[in-house]
Amino acid sequence: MPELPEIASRSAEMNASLPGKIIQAIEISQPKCLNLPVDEFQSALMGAEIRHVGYRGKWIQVETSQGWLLLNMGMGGELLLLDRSRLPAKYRMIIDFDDSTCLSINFWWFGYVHYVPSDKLSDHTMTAKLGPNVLDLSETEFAERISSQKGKVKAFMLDQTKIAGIGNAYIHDILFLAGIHPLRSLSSLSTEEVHHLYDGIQAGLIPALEKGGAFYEMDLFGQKGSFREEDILIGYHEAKPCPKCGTSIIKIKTGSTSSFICPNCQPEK
DNA sequence: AGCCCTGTTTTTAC
DNA sequence: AGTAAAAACAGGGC
Repeated sequence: MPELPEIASRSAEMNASLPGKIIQAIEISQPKCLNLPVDEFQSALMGAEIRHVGYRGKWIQVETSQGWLLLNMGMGGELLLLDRSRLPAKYRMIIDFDDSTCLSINFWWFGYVHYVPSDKLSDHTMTAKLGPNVLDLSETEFAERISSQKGKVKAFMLDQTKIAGIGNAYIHDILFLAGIHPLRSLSSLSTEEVHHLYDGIQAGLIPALEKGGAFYEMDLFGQKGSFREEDILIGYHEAKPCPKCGTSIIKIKTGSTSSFICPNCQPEK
């Protein structure tokens, strides 16, 4: 559930279900995802009561009576609230609560589960240096941030310290909606193009957010997100016709990531 | 069966 | 500053 639509959905679901629960035990099968030794991590959260769940960019922030539990799901995975007797086949960590339910945390590649004391959240660099949540940014603020930067459009949009929440899945449709090539330089963007880019972000993220995230991720109760493959405009649709002009979508390399674009609607220069 | 390639993240080092 | 490599792996193609 790497990007904002999934993270925001999961965060909301967790905030509706977890507050009031008390952590009774923590089982860790992947110590490398922690920022502390296993025993320190466990004792820090043992007996903690969940207070509130929010998010920042791609990080889920769980506030407890004894500090913060910070989750980054890496390249995808599941956060499941279920009965202790019905554990999934795979998990990196199980957090048991006092009511026989538990939170199962799994990610299939690169993820973090960090603990930070209540008053030390600003010392957690990985979240402290994140930019504002992309959907909380006004168009004026967005335009100001762009004008003070140089570099490529895609690199900027994916840089979590600039704006937080967009990843290499939703970016394809966002840039398509804006009609902007990923390798355009920021300095070459007209005022109007910046406006299109801002609108593209809203149009590219909000539908997925409203549908609880993408089909390839599951919600807190194991249900798939309802933002479907057919709801994606051009992302991963290599060789299929562009929904606007019919030109074949192509896949190109943009630095270390791939991009899907309509070469007609998103000219490079 | 087994090898190779790719990839929804993030940080670090050239 | 841009770029590549690394680090908890799984699924698809050949």
